[in-house]
Amino acid sequence: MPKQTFFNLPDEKRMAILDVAIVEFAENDYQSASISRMVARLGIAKGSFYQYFEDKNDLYAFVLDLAMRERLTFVQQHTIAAGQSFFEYVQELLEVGMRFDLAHPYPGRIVYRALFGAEPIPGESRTRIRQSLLDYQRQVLRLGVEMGEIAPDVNLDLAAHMLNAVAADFGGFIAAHFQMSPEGLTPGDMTLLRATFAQATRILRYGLSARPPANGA
Amino acid sequence: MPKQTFFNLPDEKRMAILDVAIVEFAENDYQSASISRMVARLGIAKGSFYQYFEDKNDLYAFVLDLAMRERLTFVQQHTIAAGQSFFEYVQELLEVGMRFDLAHPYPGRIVYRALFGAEPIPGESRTRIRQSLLDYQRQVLRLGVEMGEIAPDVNLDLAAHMLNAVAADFGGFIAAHFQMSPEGLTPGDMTLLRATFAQATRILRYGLSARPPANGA
DNA sequence: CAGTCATGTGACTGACCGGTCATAATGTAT
DNA sequence: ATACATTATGACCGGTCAGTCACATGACTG
Repeated sequence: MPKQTFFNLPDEKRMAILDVAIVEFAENDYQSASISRMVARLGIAKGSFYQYFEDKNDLYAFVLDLAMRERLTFVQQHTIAAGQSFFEYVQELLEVGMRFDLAHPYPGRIVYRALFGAEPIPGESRTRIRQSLLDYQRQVLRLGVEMGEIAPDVNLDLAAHMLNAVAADFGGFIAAHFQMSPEGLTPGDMTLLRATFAQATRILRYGLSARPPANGA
Repeated sequence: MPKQTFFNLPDEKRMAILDVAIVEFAENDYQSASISRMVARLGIAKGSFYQYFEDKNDLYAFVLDLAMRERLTFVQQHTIAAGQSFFEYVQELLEVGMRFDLAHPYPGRIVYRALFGAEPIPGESRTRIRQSLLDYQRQVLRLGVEMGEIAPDVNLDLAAHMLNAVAADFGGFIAAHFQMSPEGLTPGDMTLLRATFAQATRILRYGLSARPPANGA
């Protein structure tokens, strides 16, 4: 946790620090993110940084949790609409996730990095956000089962993983690899992306097979 | 490309250098991988390194290509067996990929890192191996279409991405995140993993849906 | 032997890192 | 004005880094 001093800061300065930190941890992995660079960009003294935070990890854990909460809250606002089928809902969730990553590329990248990065991250941050994401996905999938749209014999943990992988491909992946700014997207791009989501959801729903599924397990 | 000097080295020494480099680039991303650490581990002078390689990236690109080639060759050896259905074959490819990553965790991790890492990698290395992987996956999926087991209206590029995501979850992901050594796997573990592959393949094939797919597009 | 060329060496450079600390500035309550 | 607590500062520490270079070693020539 950041020190009290940090929370005593005027809002503007506190925000400025977080903004810079978010960019720094989005563009560099934990190891390579540089406190020296951040304080230089902020125009504050190195020592001031250590008035606000215990150490590098203190800031990182705070920023990562913030980014994860932002993203999850944004997505969770979208609940299923009346008359909507479960898989239409899933498609919408994928879209919403991607919209977040396009509109807020930095938080998106931080989360993506923490989820899929191979570098060690000190502390429990990675475990924590992984857990919260899987919890949410399992909850969504349970809804699909309750609605009778997901076969009851599907392993939900596995399905959550696969959903995760697909979502990462379309959300975090785009934010992390394309240097796409949300403004740079033409309406045509959006239509194209939406069509792709529809196809992906269809595959998730019915699979790649040319034939109907066998009944039962 | 490494300098001629490197290729003039006695086989044993050349191998030793590659072995150390593979571990270094598997355990650290490009930025954090350290030449100083490698030469220390090898017991050679820093200067010698620069007799063999232009710079850090020269070695990295070489090692990454090597790892990718190894993995792809290993997987490609497995062609479809007579009487085998396409999706059985896909399941087997997933398994084979995972077996490679378990038996050779370091090359597996390097490839995974290059494919999914968010850090910049100098040069074209990343683009190159991504391309070669997608090419292979598209080729496999085309086989599925030819065999009439994949619906002809499925977008193969998208399917390749999804296959990729799933494979990464089970291959690179395991190698990258578990500190699992191949010896540490009990026969029970292998059975469990195989069952998971079967479930994942079933989802890829028939989807999550409780109902048969609609006909046509 | 001397001459030449490929190979090996490690001290060194300049840069950057995370983190510390003595000191200075600022605010605040009396 | 004085005393006290909080906050701000940047030089500094030990460490690591990629990359260089003047020089040493060795191997093969004549």
